[in-house]
Amino acid sequence: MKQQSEQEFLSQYNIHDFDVPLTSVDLVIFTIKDQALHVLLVQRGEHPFKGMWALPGGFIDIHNDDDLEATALRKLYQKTGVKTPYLEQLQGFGNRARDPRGWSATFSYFALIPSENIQLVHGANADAARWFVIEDGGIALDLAFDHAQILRVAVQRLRSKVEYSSLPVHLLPEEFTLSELQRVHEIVLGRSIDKSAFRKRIREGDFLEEVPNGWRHGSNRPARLYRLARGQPTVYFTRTMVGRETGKDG
Amino acid sequence: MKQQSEQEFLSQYNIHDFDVPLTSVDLVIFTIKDQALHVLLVQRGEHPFKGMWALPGGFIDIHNDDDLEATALRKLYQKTGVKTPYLEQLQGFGNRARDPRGWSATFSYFALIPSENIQLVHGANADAARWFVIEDGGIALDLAFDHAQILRVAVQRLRSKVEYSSLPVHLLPEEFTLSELQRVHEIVLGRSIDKSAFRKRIREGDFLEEVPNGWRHGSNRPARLYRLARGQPTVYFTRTMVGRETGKDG
DNA sequence: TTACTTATTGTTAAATTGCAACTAAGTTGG
DNA sequence: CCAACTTAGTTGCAATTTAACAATAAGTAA
Repeated sequence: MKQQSEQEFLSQYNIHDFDVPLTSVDLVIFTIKDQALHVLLVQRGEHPFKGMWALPGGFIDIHNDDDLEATALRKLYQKTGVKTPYLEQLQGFGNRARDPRGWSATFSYFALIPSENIQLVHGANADAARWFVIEDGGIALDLAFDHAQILRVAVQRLRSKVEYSSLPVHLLPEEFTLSELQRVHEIVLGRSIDKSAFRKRIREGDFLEEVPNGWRHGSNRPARLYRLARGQPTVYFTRTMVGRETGKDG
Repeated sequence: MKQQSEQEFLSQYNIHDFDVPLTSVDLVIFTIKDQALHVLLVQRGEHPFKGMWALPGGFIDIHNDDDLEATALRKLYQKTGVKTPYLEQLQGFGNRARDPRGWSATFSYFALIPSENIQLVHGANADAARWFVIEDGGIALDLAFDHAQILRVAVQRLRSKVEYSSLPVHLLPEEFTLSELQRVHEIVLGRSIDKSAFRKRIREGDFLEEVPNGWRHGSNRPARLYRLARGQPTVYFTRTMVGRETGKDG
C-alpha cells in the first residue's frame, strides 16, 4: 500500500461510502405560564409519527449551520421568534430503535425563555405548536420518538440546577421583583422557600442589579425591580436551598 | 401530492439523499497512576492528523452497536480490556471546522477506571496508546481535532463532580481504605481535605460497606478495607468540601 | 385610620467547619 | 521485650454559618 498524504486522503474521502446514523438536534423549550412550568411541543406534519406531538427539532443543515448550537438556535427562532434564550446542551440520545428510519442520534438542548412577548409561529405549512403543562416531571401525552424520555431528563436537569443556581432568571422578562423570582424557583421545585434565606442567597450571589427608579406598583408596598447584571454568567451556589413542603403538588 | 402511509414513506427513505455530518464517539479515559491523574491517548495511525495524539474514539458502527454507549464501551474495551467502567456522557461537540473531512459531530464520554490490572492494547495494526499526566487541567501536547478542548471540559467536569459526589471510588480497585479514597479526592481536586470532615461525609453518604475481615497491613495500624455497597449509585452531597491549600501544585 | 399586602430586618437554636489533639494498633530495631 | 515510629481512626471545641421563624416597615385601598 503506497503512502498517502493528508491532501490525497481527503480528496478521496466520501462520507457516502459508509453507513452513518441520522443526526439531529432536538429542543426542550421551557417557560413559565399561568404559574406553572410549560414545555413547547409541535405536532408532526410528516412521517414518521405524523400527527403526534414531539419536541421541536430537526436535522443539521451542514451548509448553513456553523455548529450544533446554530442548529438549535435556528429551530428555536423558527418556532418562537426568540433569538437570545438561555440555551444549554442537555444530552445525546442515540440508538437503533428510536427512529423507524434507522440508527439515529440526537443532540438535545434545553432552552429557557420568558413567556411574555412570545408569539408562537404556525403558518399553513408549519406544524402546529402549543405549550403544555409539565406534570409529575413529564407530560401526560405520548410523544413521538423517545421525546418523552428526553423531556423527563430535561425536567430533572432543570430542577436540579434550580436547586443551586441563578438559572431561573431566564424564565422571567428582563425586569422582575425578588418575589417574582422566588415564585419561579418555587414553581420549578414544587415547594416553598424561606423568604429571607432566598434573598440572602440572591444578595450574596451578586448577579442582579437594581433597575434605577424601577418599582412594581400594586395594591401594596411597591417592590423593587431587578435585572440580570450585565455580563453575569450563571451563578452556582455551594449549597442547596431546603424549604418546607408546599401545599400544591405533593 | 398524494397521501402517503408511514410504510410507504419509510420504504422510500434513503439517508444518502441528504448531506449528513460525520458522527463519532470520543472517550476521555481517566485513571490514577503514581499519585497523579492520567488520561489515555492514542497516536493516530491514519489520516487525518496522522501521527498526532488523540482521544480514543471512532465512528458508530450502526450494524453492531445498539446505542451510543455500546460504541463507547466497544472502544474502551479495545484499548484497555476494561468492560465495566464508570462511564458517563460528557457533551456533544459539533461544527464545520473540527474535522478536515467535513462537518463533524462527536458524542464525548468520560470513563473512570482503576489503574491496576490494565494492560494497554497495542498490536501491529493498533495505534500506540499511552497514559499522560494531567497538568493544569489539560495536556501539554497539541492534540488532534478539538480533543484538547474536550479533554479540558472533561477535567472540569470530573473536578466539579468530585467536589460533591462519591464518584472517585471508581478510580480505585474494588477494595480500598478510607485514606486511599481521601488521597484520590485530594489528587483530583489538587488540595488537601480535612480527615474528620471527609470521613463524616463518607459515613453519612452511606454508599460504602466494610469488607468482612478485610484489612490493609503495613508498618502501622492496619486500615479497614471498604468497597462500594452493592447497587449503590453515585451519591451526591448537598455541600462542597472546602479544605486548606495543599502544598503541591499551587 | 384601618386593613391588607409585600419588603426587609432580627433573632435564636442547631449544624457545620477548621483545626488540633488524642487514642489505637500494628511494625521495626536495639 | 520494650521504646520509637507510623499511619488509622476518634474526639473536642471555638468560630462561623444556616434554617426557620417572627417581627417590623412601607406602601395602597377602602
